[in-house]
Amino acid sequence: MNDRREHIVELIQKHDKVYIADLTNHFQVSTMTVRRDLSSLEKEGKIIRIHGGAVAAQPLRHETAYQVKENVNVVEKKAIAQEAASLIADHSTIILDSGTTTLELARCLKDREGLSVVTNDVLIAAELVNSSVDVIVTGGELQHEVGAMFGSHTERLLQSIYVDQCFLGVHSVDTAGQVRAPSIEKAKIKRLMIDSANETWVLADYSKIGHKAFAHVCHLEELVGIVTDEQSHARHLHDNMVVAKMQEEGGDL
Amino acid sequence: MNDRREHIVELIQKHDKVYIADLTNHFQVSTMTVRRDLSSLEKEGKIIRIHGGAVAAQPLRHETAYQVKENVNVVEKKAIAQEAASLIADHSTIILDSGTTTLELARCLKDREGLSVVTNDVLIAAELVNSSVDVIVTGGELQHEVGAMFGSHTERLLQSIYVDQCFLGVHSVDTAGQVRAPSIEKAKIKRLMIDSANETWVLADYSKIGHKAFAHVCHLEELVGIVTDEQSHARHLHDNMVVAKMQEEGGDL
DNA sequence: ACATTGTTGTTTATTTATAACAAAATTTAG
DNA sequence: CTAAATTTTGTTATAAATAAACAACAATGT
Repeated sequence: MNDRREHIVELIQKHDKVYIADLTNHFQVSTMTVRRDLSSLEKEGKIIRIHGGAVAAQPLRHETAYQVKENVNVVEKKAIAQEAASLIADHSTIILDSGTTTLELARCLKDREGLSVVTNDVLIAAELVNSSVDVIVTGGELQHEVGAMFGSHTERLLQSIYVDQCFLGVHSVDTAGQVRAPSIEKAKIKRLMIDSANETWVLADYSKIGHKAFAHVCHLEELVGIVTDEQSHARHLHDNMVVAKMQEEGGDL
Repeated sequence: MNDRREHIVELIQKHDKVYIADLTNHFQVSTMTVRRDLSSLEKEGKIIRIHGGAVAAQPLRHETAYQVKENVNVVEKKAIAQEAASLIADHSTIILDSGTTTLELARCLKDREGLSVVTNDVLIAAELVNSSVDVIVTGGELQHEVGAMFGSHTERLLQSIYVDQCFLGVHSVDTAGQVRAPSIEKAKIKRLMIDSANETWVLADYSKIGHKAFAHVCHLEELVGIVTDEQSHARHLHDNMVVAKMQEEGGDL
């Protein structure tokens, strides 16, 4: 029993939050036993109980990058995803880059007929398992928390294919129209995706515009366009960008 | 509005069941609007409302293979998974074959230190995104509903690696100890996994024992052992099988 | 005999559903 | 082409349904 309670504390410190249902599965005990463990541990001040589970008493570790990202600008991401979905024809083949905005796009495509999707994101692949879409997974090493795959294996598959369209999730588009990624490795993958597609679109909500991430991927002029939300117009968008806006009254920039 | 309602009916017929939360996201409307749509469609007899969503009025399509599989013998699968987890050392490298039992095993391994997992199942990979485990995804074409990857790409990766242990999910182990799979393609993948591992274990609950699926994979004697539940003893297990039982009082068969 | 766990029934918290009204959007009539 | 009328939608408050928490007791194992 003490082993289990120590283990519970460890689990909470690792994940910041645990659910009772998960703990009953993990230890194969009843909910009542878990509740008693949590009550006891809360009395000791080691954890704090919440409805359905418990959280760490001292949240030492900050939230993971991905957990933050997934819940930021959700409305904008959904709107961008819907706009991007309208650019995709049935019976075509596309690349979906790893990312939260492209994940939203995948959700919009679940019921499409005859669509083939190549992706380097296991969360996108998992989302499309129960769909009418054909999926090809690049494979490779899995990046923790994000779900992206990278490495030589990923690169080799990308080099062996050619698709109609590519949709990139990016970390920054700076004021000069440079598309940038947080690592050389990621930039390389994105570059390969661009080279394997007839046309490439960038998906980026306003929070990505104007920042300058580490590694250069390409210039917007090399691509067909960017799908973004109207708030981006308040920022410093270079003139000769091709921009597909979501709001119909706006038109190109 | 009528477009949306027709679309809702289509979605329900495709997925057998939809949730209001999903519909509000999909159409970007309020819950109230969705509720009114569902009420109206129920009055027309096209759907049947349930708490939190709606189901098809005439459930023409049977449940998908995977949805059935995932909810069958859950207790046995969890127990088998826990037993299998105890066979795995920290800081080792293993292959996890696609399957519901191996998915349970993956859940048991989330907090292991220094473990590396190679898998051909996107659901396993997605499960391990937020874990301490290093994951290598084989890549390849994705099989609908199951989440397994196959094809030349998968095979090439498996041929390029070597691991400590391999855990196979199988469709049948017949009375002669033949391990079998539902397709030649799948059998080929499993065979490659066996060849890429120092030792291979089969995970199979009692419902798999005694049946005879389509394609031959290997004989149990070629492997290190099988992890199963005690109900299997009631069935026709061949004598010279190596069996790791879950119940300690049992021992080898 | 004691500590631990699971089961049952009961209370509390949360989520989902409904109803009534106000704000847009659309249609129709003048 | 405007203005009333109708339809559709979103918001708020309230009610119903579900899930979670708790308490008391029985069962299990040490």
